[in-house]
Amino acid sequence: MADKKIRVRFAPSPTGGLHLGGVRTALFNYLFAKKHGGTFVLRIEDTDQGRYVKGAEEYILNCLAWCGISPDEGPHKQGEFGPYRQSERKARYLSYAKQLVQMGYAYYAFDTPEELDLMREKFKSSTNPSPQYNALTRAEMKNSLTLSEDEVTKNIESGIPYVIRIKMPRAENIVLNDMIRGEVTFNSDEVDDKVLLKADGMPTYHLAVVVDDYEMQISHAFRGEEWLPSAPVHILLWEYLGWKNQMPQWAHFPLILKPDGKGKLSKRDGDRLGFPVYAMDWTDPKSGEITKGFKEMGFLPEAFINLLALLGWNDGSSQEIFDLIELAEKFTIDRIHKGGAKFDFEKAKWFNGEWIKKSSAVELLPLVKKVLDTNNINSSEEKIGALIPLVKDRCQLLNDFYTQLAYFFQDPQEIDMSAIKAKWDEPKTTFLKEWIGDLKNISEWTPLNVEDSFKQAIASKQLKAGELQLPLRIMLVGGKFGPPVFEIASLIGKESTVRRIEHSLMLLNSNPDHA
RNA sequence: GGCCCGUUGGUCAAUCGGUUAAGACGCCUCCCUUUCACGGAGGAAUGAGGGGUUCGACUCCCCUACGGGCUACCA
Repeated sequence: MADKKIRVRFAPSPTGGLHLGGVRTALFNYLFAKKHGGTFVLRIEDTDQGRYVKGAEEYILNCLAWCGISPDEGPHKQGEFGPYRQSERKARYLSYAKQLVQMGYAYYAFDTPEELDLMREKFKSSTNPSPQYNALTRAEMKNSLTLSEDEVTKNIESGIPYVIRIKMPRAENIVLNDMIRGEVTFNSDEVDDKVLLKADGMPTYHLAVVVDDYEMQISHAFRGEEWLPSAPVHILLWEYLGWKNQMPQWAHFPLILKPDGKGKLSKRDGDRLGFPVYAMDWTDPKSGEITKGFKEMGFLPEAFINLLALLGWNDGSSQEIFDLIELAEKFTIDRIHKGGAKFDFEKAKWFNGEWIKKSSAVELLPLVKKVLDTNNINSSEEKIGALIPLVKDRCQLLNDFYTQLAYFFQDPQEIDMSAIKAKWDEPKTTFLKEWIGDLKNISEWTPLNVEDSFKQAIASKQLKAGELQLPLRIMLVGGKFGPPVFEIASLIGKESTVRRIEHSLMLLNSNPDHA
């Protein structure tokens, strides 16, 4: 390849939420563009009127922005190659399709869906369960190859719906040179006469992708492996349209698979297994149903792109934590795997935990504040900022900050009483009651003073610190977690400390358990 | 069924003909910690099977098995 300007594109269909695999395709495109000083284009493939979903385009843009991989060109940011929505480029496809017909590489077909079904039924056999519209069958169908010229023009003029199909050649080898898979050879006999232009005048993916990649001067076309089987159609089209020398280099990315069973990861799997598959929350405009996204699940965008990048790619070292800048430096297509990767949510959470640990309190502050706000805990940024370093190593998801921080702001709503009762007896109640008296006399309420008071009090009794320290923690926090107890006591203040202990003693008393 | 792609521990994976086959997640044990994490030290666990090629195969070739994708006027 001559030193052609690097231009890549991410070309989603606005049909719903943005899937993990979609984000990864976008990410790899973005990284490749950044690495080579190229341009990252967003093209909206909205050629299927039936599946078009309002709001999906804006949502996709939001997801990419959240990930930090916003496109350089796209419907939101016009460049010189627009429009970037295929629905707005409709006229071009028709003219190219007609050109192909004129050159004998394509033809009109007037078959109704019913007739198509009939054909498939007729040619169906045990050895061929899904017959194709191809060299073998097209002779029996209603198309410009079987009809007279007069009939064809009459049909078209009288408004009979038609499609334009590619006329696949007989017995020709079509070689794809894939940057990841090397040479892949297809035989033209195995590919059917794909529809290029639909009856509604919209192109199918096959026509649109080559026309747009050509017109937008795409240098490298990256997409998921599911497109591999139709690559020969696209290669032929590049050739038939006379653009062979400008054809982009291809790479087909491996699929992201279900964690358990088989097959590619779908939204359903997330629902079933309890993890997100979309980048951000997606609200179906028709049903109003909300599908959880990684963002709302408490993922940091840095962690999200990090884990996605490492799903099917690595730099050859054992490094796993990368930021966007570093990824762009190190990314190469030839280090992308050939095989699909099963998605592992546990590892995904680990990535997020690493990024939370890596982030400073200042960086985390707005995010943590939001988590607390949505849980009706309102506090000053100063206080939250001071608390974050205490608990961030205990959080894997941003939402964990709620559990880890709530008891600093309010008395625990649930107290693990069974853990307290397990080894409880009267002397302990007595001790705590007396100690509360001591606490009230502490003039300087610091972690050290509280701890000293506790140790002194306990030394005068026949009790061991360990036997009381855990129950004390549970009384203050609600459960067996969190930073050192006396630090917590100090932070929540004398009043709250005393009140929480008294509350638990009351619960112990009102519900005696002598078992 | 056909075509195409793939196959290293449970999962993500390094290796690009010669290693005791890295590392990470998860799991287990221990240390640190009178909580939970973090951190630290260990452990169990891997080349789908069969043929070749080679002095030597995880690595190259073939077959089989298995997995996946596609087989729409969806992308």
